[in-house]
Amino acid sequence: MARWVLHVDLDQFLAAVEVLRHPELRGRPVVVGGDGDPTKRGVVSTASYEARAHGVHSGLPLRTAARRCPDAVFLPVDREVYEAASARVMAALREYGAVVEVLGWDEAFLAVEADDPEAAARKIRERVRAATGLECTVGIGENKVQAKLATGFGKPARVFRLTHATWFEVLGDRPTDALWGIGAKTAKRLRGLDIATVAELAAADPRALAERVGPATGPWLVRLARGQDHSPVDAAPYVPRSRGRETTYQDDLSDWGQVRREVSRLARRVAGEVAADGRPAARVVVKVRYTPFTTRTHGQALPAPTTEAAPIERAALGALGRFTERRPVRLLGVRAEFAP
DNA sequence: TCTGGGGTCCTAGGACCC
DNA sequence: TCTGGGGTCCTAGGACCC
Repeated sequence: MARWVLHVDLDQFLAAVEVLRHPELRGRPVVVGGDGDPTKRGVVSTASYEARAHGVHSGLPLRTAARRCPDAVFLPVDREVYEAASARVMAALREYGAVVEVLGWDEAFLAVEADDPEAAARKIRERVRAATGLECTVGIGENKVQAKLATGFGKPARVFRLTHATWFEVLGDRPTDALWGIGAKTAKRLRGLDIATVAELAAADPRALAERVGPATGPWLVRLARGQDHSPVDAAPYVPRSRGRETTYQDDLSDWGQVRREVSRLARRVAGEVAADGRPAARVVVKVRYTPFTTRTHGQALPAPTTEAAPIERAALGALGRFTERRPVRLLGVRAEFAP
């Protein structure tokens, strides 16, 4: 039996969970994002396929979504409900008996032994549907990168296989940002180096690229474009390296006294979560996004790693003290980094 | 039509030390 | 008065992903 990696990705996850508990929404454009009020600051977390047909997609401002699709049903993000649905999905996947690596609410890698990976993938789709009522797409690959990319070609609700044998036939002529980990900025930078497609990136010299984009990133980009990936499917539970809270204000803050009070409030909230985690924080970072959209961060190490609120709040205010600009603020954030 | 909130990882430059 | 070379740590920012 051969070893395969399967990538399982729920279809329109947040919108699908909402349709499950509000069956009358089935077939309608559904947009989940922010607090559900499309006149406020916020973006789309997930749009149903009916809403996507009107040009609504993840990351789109809610106000734009409302204009493109006035008939859509707008719903607030309900984390607890999605976490519970996600837990049911992951439990169903683990029952299959494979090693399961959870990637987020709606994604996981599975390491499976199979002669017929398509049959395995179909069985997994059936199990997820039976256990949760949710549809998913399954990508099949010889490694995680291949499986993850394959899923995109199987959307929605199908199975797609991508291997070394078919990699360049499927992806070779596509732009580099078709790859997992390359976004618009890196794709543009690569175009400046005369590298526009996956095949061109795969043919690049890793050492030459290292000098241009960094010692780790350069060789990694070339391996990625060749579909090479030796990282194992890892079932170890996720251990966060940091924990933070941030807020975008509906109205910009102009009063620095209010900024200080808000940073204190966020810091105490983060400290409460750090205490609940029971792991000491070593450093606190404050983020300020000024209008229109300029973002700055400053950090301060704690005198000693701690789970206590008072020193975490003091460090946050200390970091805030290093901001000298006093322009209006649209977002504040506080993040605690755990001791390594 | 302005652009969320939760994160991770890498890079570059300066500090510091031997 | 001028001035090595290497290593490590810290910090801010960038890029990306879900």
